[in-house]
Amino acid sequence: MLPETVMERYEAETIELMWQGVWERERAFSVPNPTAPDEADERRTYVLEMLPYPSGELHMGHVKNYTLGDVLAHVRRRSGYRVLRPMGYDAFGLPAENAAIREGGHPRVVAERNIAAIREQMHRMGWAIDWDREVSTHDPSYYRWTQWIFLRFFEQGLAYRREAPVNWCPVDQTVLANEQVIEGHCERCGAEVEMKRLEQWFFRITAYADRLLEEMDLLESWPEHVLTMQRNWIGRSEGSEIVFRIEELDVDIPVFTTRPDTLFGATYFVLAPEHELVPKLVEGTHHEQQVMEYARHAAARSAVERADPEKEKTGVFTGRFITNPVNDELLPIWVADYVLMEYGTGAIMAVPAHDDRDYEFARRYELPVKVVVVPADGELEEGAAYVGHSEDERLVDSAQFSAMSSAEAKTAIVEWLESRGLGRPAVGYRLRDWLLSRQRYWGCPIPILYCDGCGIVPVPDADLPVLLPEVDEYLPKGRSPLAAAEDWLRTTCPRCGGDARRETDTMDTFVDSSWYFIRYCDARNDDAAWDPAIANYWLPVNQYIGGVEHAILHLLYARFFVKVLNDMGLLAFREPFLRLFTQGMIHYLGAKMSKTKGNVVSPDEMVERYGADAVRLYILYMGPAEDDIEWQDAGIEGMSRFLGRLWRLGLEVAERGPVEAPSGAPLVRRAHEAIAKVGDDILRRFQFNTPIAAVIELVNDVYLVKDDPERAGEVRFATETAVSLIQPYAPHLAEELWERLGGGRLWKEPWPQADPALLERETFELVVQVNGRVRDKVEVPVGLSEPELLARAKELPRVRAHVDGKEIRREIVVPGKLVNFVV
RNA sequence: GCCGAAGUGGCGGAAUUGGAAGACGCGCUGGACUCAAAAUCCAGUGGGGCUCUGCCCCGUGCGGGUUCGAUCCCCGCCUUCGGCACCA
Repeated sequence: MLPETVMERYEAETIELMWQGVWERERAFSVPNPTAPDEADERRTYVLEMLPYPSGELHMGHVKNYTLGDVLAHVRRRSGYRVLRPMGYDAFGLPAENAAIREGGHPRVVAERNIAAIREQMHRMGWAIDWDREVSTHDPSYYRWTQWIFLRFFEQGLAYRREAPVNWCPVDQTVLANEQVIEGHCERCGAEVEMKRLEQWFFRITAYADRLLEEMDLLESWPEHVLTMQRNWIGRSEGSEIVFRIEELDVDIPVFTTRPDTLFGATYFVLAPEHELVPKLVEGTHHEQQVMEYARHAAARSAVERADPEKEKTGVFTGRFITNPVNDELLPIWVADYVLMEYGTGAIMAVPAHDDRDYEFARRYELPVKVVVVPADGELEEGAAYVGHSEDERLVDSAQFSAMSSAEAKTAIVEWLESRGLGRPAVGYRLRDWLLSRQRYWGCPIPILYCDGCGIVPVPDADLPVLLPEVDEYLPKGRSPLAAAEDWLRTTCPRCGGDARRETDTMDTFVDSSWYFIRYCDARNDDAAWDPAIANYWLPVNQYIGGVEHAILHLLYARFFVKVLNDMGLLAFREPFLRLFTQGMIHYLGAKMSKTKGNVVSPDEMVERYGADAVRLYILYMGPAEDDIEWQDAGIEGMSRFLGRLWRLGLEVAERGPVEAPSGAPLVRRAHEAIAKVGDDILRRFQFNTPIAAVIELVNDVYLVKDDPERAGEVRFATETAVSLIQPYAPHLAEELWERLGGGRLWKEPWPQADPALLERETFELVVQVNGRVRDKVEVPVGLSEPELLARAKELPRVRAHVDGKEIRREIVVPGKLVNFVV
C-alpha cells in the first residue's frame, strides 16, 4: 500500500474536464440515424427530458432532471440499446423579451447569450447527450417547421380565428391562455387579469377531448395523479341539453345540465351576463337600464373578482319568464355572474333544492326552493341543497316520473323531451380551445396574411419561414410590436397579387414545445420537418422525465399535436410519451428555491467546490426522485467523501495489479448482489437513490478486508464492480479509475450482469418467532425441509425459554425466511 | 369544498410479494494515527428498563380492525403538501 502522503489526491475538476474532452473527441454519445430505420427495432430507446427554458443559469431542478435521464441513458446504452438522448432550448418567450426590454438589446441576443451559458454548464455536468441534434425553438431552421405545422392545422380547420373575450394582462400587455391565469392573476407577473374582446387564434383541442381521455389507455406508465389532473382538466361530464322557450319573444334557449332528473325542481332560470340574448330580453322594458348596467359591470369584472369563491353571487331579474318544457311552468329569468358564458350554453335552469350554487342564490334573492328528490328515509338537511345521492332516493312531485330513482328519471325525462324535440343527451367539457396568439415580439410569427379581397390567406409553404422582422420597440402597446415593422407588414397576396398585411401576433411558446421531440429525430433535415421513417423509428419516447408542473398543459398539448399529426398520416403513433416520470422539486431552507427568496443553491458553485460527479451523485441520493426534497449542504459533503473513498481504493487496487478472483468468494458474491440490486432498482423500479447506497455498502465491505493479501482477488473484483456500477452516476471518476485499473472505455463496457449462481446462498439466517415476536436467529443451510427447520428452531435456548411448558398450537414456516410458533 | 399524494430516529431516507423496522448518508460519541489539528481509518449511536458477556418492554401521525405476524391490507380521524375550485 502506498503511504498516504504519496497517494494521489482526487482532483475532480482536472479529471472531469479531461474526460469531457475525450467524450467530445471520440463522439462518445452521438447516435446517428440508421440508414434503413426499422420501426420494430427492439434495441433502440428514446430517453427524453423536458426542454429547458434557457434563463441564463442552470438550476438544481435541471441538474436533477438531466442527471436522472443521464443515469438511465448510460445503463440502457451499456445494456446494448441505441439510445437517443438529445437536448435543445425553449428559447422564445416573455422572459427573454422582458430582459431585453429591461437591459436594452435584442431578445435574440439575450436568448443566445443564455443558451451559450446553459450549454456550457450542461457540458460541465458531463451529461451524455447527442449534441449533433441540438435545436433551439427560436432558430428559423426550427420555427420554419413550427409554422409549417400551424399551416397543416389551419388546413384541417384545427387552427381558427374568432373574436373572444380574452384574459388580458395589463402589465405584460398581452393575452393569456386560461391556463396562464392563476386565481385571476397573470402566471408570470402576478398582475390582476382583465377581460377584453379581441380577434384571436385558437387550436381546436376540444375536438380531441374524448381522444385525449380514451387514448390514455395507450400509455405504458404515467403517474396516476398526472392522468387524474388531465382528466379533471378536460372535465368531461355527461348530461343533456334541454330547450326552454320564451313564448312572447318566440325565443328558444337551450341549457346544459347533468341533472335532468331535477327538472321539475327548477324554480328560476339564469343567463350569463355576456349571453347574447340579454339585450333582446330587456329591450324597451323598464328593466332594461338596470339589467344592461349589471351585465356590463359583471362582464367587465376581472377574473379574480369573479372567481373568488368567498364572493357572494349577484344577479338581477330581467322581468321575463321562460317555460319549463316538462310542465309548462313559467320561471323568472335572471342574469347572474355565477353563470359562465364559456361553459355549456351560457344559460342554466336553476334547481335550488338540488344544487349548492342555485340554493345560495335562491336564499339571497328569496326565490322558491322546490324539492323533487328525497332520500329513502325522507330526511333532508335543513338549510342546504340535497346534492348527494343515496341508494333508495326517489323523485317526488315530478308528474309521471315521481317514484323513479334519479338514474331512471335521468333517462326517462330526456327520452320524453327528445321525443318532443325539446332535449337530447349531451356532453360538456371543462376544456376550452387553446388560445395560441400572443401580442408579443419574441415568438414564432403566425404564417397568415390578410388580403382585402381574399380574406385570411395562409402563407405558402415555399415562403416559409416567415422571419421575425427587426423592430426598435419590443414593448407592446396593446398590439403586437410586429405591427410597427411597416416593410415587413405589407406584402402581396399569393392568391390575387393584391395588397395584403401579415398577421402580427406570434405564437404561444407551448406551440414550439409541442413537437420538439419529433424534430430531434431528424434535426438537420432542411427539406421537411422530419422524415416519417426516422420519426417512426425513434418515437414514441420510451421514457419522458420532467417536472410535475407540466402535468397538464405541455403534456396535454404535445399529446394533442401527436394525435393530429397521426390523423394526417405524418406520424404512425398516437401518443408521444409512453412512460412519464415526474420528478419532485428541490427545496432549500424550507422553501422552493427561488431567486426572489434568495435561497438558491447554485450548481456552478457546487461543481466548483465538489466536482460534477459529487453533485450528480448527491442530487439523486437525496431521496426518491419523485419526491420533493430538501437540499442539505452536509449531504453533498458525504457524497464527496464517498468518491474520495472509492478513489483511494481504486488507486490502491490498481497499484497492486491484476489478481484473479476466486469464484464464490464472499466479496465476489457481495459484488454480484450489488449488480443485481443496482440494475433492478434503476431499470425496473425507477429508483435512483438506493443503488448508490448499494455501491457504498459494497465499498464499505471491501474496506474491511482490503489489506488482507489472501483476499486481493476478490477485493479487486469488488472494486472493479463498484467502479462500473457507479459509472452512470459519476462517469468521470469511474472512467479514470477504470482506465487505471487497466480497462478501456467504460462507457462502452457492457453493463454488468449478475450471475444467478452467485446470488444463491448456501445458508441463510432463519428468524425464529414466538407469537410473532422475534426471539432468535440461526444460520441454517438452504434447502432444509419444514420439519427440519422447525426442529432447528426448537433447539434454540431462547426459543425454549418462551415455548417450554406451553402448548404449541400452531407452527408457521416461511421457507427461506422464518418460522413462528404460536403458543 | 372536491380530487390526489404523503406522514418512519436528532436530520435526509431504507425496508421490492404481509415476514428481523431504521439499510445508506448526515450529525453525534469514543478510539487509532498526529507534537497538534485537519484529513483518514475503526467502533458505537430509536426510546425505556433490568438480575447488563446478556435479556425484557415500548416504538413507523392518532384510534380501531383483519392476521400466527401489519410501516405495508381495511375502517374512522388528524396534519402537511399538490391539483382543481361557481364547469350547471
